[in-house]
Amino acid sequence: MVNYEHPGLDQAFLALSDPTRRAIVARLARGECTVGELSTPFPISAPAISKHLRLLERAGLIERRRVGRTLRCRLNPTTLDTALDWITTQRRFWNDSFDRLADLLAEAKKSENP
Amino acid sequence: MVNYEHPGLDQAFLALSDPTRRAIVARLARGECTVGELSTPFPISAPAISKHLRLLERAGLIERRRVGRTLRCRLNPTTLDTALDWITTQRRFWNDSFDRLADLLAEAKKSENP
DNA sequence: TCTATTATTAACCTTATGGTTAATTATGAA
DNA sequence: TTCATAATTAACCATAAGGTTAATAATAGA
Repeated sequence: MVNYEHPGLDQAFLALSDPTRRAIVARLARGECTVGELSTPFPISAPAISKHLRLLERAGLIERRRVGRTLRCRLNPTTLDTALDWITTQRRFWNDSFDRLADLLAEAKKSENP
Repeated sequence: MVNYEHPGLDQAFLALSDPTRRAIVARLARGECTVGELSTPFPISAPAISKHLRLLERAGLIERRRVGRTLRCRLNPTTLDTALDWITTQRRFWNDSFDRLADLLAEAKKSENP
């Protein structure tokens, strides 16, 4: 039984599973901004946003720093890349798999002699 | 306030946030197999695995079909691609963002006149 | 110092996740 | 028909997510 744990991925994917948090990530991918600016588009309370930001920060997807009396947020692309890499790897295995190759060959043969 | 909902992505990312489910996806990316074969490596009960499979199926990441008295599972790469696309898009925005460009230019200038 | 602004923490509620054991369904084989 | 195998559903429990309102902290500015 191999070790298949990866808490970083757990948190990253969990963070991306909520529409509000994905919208926040999308906003920050277009440039950093304050918590207040992030909150504006959403119909939920400020504490709700604050919780989302805490979860995103815990997941390593964003960083917050105080500037005067505002908190400025920025995306940390590293964690996004970690998630990207995992999916890409699995996707590649799927394409390379012998099973799939066999299926494709069968398909090719069928379209040759229909 | 734009529509930022995407239930498909919610379910896909949620499904990928659990280590057992990621291990199942990774296994199926290497070729289809039965529920029993999937269960073997894990230290949890059969019903627990069954629940994970239900969640993965609901998310559109896998498909199950009966063959004799076994259930064979296979990966559905489409949903994986949907998740991949979302992350890739955000990643691209981040790279292209004006803020980042300004930062990079500042960096370049600094290394020119240190 | 007093006040307004920005954002968080505290306390609470509801729902879903992830696990368990026991019971049930579906199929194959004797 | 009866028995064994493969896997699920049922019933239950603990924990965490996602939301609320009320209270608190930190800073800027009059």
